[in-house]
Amino acid sequence: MRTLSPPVGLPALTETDLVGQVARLLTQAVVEGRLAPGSKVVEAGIARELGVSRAPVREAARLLEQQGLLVASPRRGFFVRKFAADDIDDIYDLRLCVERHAAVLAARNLTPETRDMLRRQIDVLHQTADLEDPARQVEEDYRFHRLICEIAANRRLLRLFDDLASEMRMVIGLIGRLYDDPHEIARTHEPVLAAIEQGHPERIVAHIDYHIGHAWREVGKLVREIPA
Amino acid sequence: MRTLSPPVGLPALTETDLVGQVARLLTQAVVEGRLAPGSKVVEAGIARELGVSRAPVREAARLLEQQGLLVASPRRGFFVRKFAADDIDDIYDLRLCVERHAAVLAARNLTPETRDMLRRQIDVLHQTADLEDPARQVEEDYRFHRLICEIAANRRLLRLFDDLASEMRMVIGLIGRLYDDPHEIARTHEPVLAAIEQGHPERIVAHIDYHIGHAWREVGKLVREIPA
DNA sequence: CAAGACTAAACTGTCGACAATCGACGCTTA
DNA sequence: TAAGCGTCGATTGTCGACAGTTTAGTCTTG
Repeated sequence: MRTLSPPVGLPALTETDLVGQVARLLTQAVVEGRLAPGSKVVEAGIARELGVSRAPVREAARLLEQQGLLVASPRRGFFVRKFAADDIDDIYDLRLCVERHAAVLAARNLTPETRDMLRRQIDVLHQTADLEDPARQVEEDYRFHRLICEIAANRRLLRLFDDLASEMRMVIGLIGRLYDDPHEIARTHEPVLAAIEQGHPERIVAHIDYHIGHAWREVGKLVREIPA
Repeated sequence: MRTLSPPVGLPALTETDLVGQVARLLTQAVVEGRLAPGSKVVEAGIARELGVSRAPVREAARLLEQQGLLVASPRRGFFVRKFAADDIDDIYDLRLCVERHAAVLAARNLTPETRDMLRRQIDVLHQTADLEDPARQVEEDYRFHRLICEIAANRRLLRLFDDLASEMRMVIGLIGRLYDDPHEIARTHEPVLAAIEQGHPERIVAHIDYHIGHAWREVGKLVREIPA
């Protein structure tokens, strides 16, 4: 007989997840550029600064390494990843591949509810455009694209998108600011949603290509301007 | 003036890369099914068995977690990942997405040399088919597909393929044996190479779809037969 | 006899310590 | 004077230990 009270949707509390916290803080420091690309990440230094021992810091660093934010050099330590123009191309090329696929799947799974979520996120993008907050703008932009991946309903694909997003955030972070006209950016999401609603795979791919290709060219241009 | 002795082609030695070694051994144990899906991976046990302390084992386990072979549950430890039918679909769906893209890129970059490498790998597949060694057959199969990703010349994409491959190896491992007729499998690679040589994106995608779709259906069928 | 309380063993998360290694700086020598 | 060799502080790789939590097993009780 079942005597346990039914689940109420409470989040499992982790209490002590030092590794996760350290990873989050390190990620922030990296994408915000407080840790410059190429610079060394000294375990003991981070540990002391955060008031923890080196063990959790090491594990967190390994996580960021897998995510591509740090690179490990045996017996020399971790370094903040440097992005060359080639890296940008690799990342955006893969992003294109992933989001094309996600968009086609999303179109297949689209329901009135998910359609509205996308619609609303575009509204948010327009609203955010008025705020002078580039970081926020970038976040809401990703949220739209992430939504597409969520609707695609492939966990593995969603995780890949998140990994790529953290790399892209880092690139964007080191560029500084990206958007000339946030409203323009917000508008360019409209045809993507329209294509997904209509549902023709080729049309979807074409609009995704155009939208992401635009970002790719912009970011590529700006990165090439930076001395590296 | 340059007085350093010129490079002699010596391989960089890692000497002490316990984490890497442990990760490799753990991976083997997982894909070979010696660690059953769902079973707990006790840090101290692994450490004792390997004659090392828990620290490297923990870091290795985190690596495998990121690769999707283990799942971590806070304060309860690591467990060997269980695959549901949905997971298979997610993985193969993503694989399809990735390899379509890789094949199109590979066609664009194809040179006589890389063409011959692919050709030779198909020969190897045929030779391996005579040996009664399913594991080897699977490895050589992956090697062909990995070659395509290498020729595509996108590092990020290659890493993704490797991650997916380790997940697929695990799935294959728990199925037991996959191939009814290894020669048949070897033959089905021919049209893929042919399509890449010809270079029409649509034809390439079609053949990749057929080839991988075949594996997907086979694996999916077998996994659904297993009680899980 | 099953649900819950209690207890002991096992395990994880974290820490501080120590040896091995790396990188920078100054010293030697041709 | 610059290449090459020691030397020394800084840093990583690894370990053993300890506290707090989870789990399995036993006991109690309605």
